[in-house]
Amino acid sequence: MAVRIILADDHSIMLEGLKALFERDRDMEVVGMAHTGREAVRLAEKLSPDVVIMDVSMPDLNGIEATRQIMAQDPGKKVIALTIHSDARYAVEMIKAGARGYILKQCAYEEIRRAVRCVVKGEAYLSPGITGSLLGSLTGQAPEAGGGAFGFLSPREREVLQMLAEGKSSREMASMLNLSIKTVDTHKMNIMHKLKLRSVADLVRYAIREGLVEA
Amino acid sequence: MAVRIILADDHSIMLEGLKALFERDRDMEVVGMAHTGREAVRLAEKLSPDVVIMDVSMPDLNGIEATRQIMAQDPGKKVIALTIHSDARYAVEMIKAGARGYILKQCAYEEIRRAVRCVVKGEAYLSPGITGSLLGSLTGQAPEAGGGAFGFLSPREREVLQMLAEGKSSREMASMLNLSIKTVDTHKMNIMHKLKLRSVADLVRYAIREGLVEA
DNA sequence: TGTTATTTTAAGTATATCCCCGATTGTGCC
DNA sequence: GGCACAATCGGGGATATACTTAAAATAACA
Repeated sequence: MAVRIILADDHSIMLEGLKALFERDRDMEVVGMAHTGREAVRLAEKLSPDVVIMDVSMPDLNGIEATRQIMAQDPGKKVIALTIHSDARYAVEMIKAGARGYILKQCAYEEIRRAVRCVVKGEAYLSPGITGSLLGSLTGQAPEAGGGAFGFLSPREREVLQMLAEGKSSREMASMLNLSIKTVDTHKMNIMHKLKLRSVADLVRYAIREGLVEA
Repeated sequence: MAVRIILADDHSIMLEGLKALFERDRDMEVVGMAHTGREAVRLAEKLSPDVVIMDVSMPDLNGIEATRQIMAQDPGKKVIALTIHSDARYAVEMIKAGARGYILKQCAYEEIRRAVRCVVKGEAYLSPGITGSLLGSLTGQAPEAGGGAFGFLSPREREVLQMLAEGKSSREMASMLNLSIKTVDTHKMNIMHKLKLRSVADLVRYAIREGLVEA
């Protein structure tokens, strides 16, 4: 019997497109579609699907909360997150909420099928793109999954990162912090290594996401 | 003969889903798909499609710039923006760049077909959701807001700014744009002078504020 | 048509940064 | 004491950036 699937995404185009793709497969069947997390929870209750493919950001009730509620009503249902967020934080929250899969929309349809097959067999499936940063954020710091700049970076490093993102040069930072340029440089290097980022631009965007500075 | 269509979106799922939907229609044919604006421009040149359906935010070269370049190569091609941004600013820029349609991803597939039919007939198509805020932003204010990255910077400069803010190095940009590193460097310098900004970090924050890239 | 402005292109040079290496000091912890 | 880590500096070579200058190619416009 075909795997019964519910799709949840606030973009109709996405729902229709995914449905059209699933219709090519005999062993998977889309039995319901939801535009909001709340609708997804309601449909999951009513239709008892095998798998729910869930966007993270949705109006009314986001994918994380919706997943939590669906797991509460029946832990046997499998939820796969399908989202544009490659940010590890979303993945962590989604998995804590009970999701058994996490895929990025950048990925091909083939990957969704693979994920669906995995979760119905009881296995988990993580998008290759997310696995690295997820493991990094877990192994790097176990206790507080918060992940972000806090806990990961030392106070001094956060200080340097913030000033860097504010546009200060190494020389300015060194002068303001009464440090050698070399020291500032070392901090910058360590930050990049810890965060696995390669450019100043990446650092700035990271700092903005973490709320260290404003855009 | 069927309308020849090129799809451009950085999410593969979206591309595949849309293609699956279009395959149901006899009178529309997807002849090419692109993951970046640059790829879209290249494909449009090579395949001479009737219509390009273009996402606004894409890596490498955003939909607005890509539209501008496609219109420059052949004003007869019709570009339809398909995006999640209901923000009137994006719509305005997209239309100024030469787009003849603007649809939100919240809309149903049926609406895309309608938009495609409209633009091939030479008409324009605006998503109902966007028309209101668009008119509001036009009547309410600003003959030429001038403020933003659009108007101050040249197309090439915006292109460089986006890639810079995405974390690409001068060498990468030079290679992707088939330019000397020195040229890329000069553009960067001119951008800084025009915007009166002193550091890469400032440029990145500016690009984020202007919606050229995401944090 | 000719003249001006802008854009795009690029080289030269001095300075800054990146990224490897190593080193010292202090602090908390088992 | 031994261990891990934070914070502090330095050397040195490859790379990148800041800044100036300037030649083509386009666009704008009188």
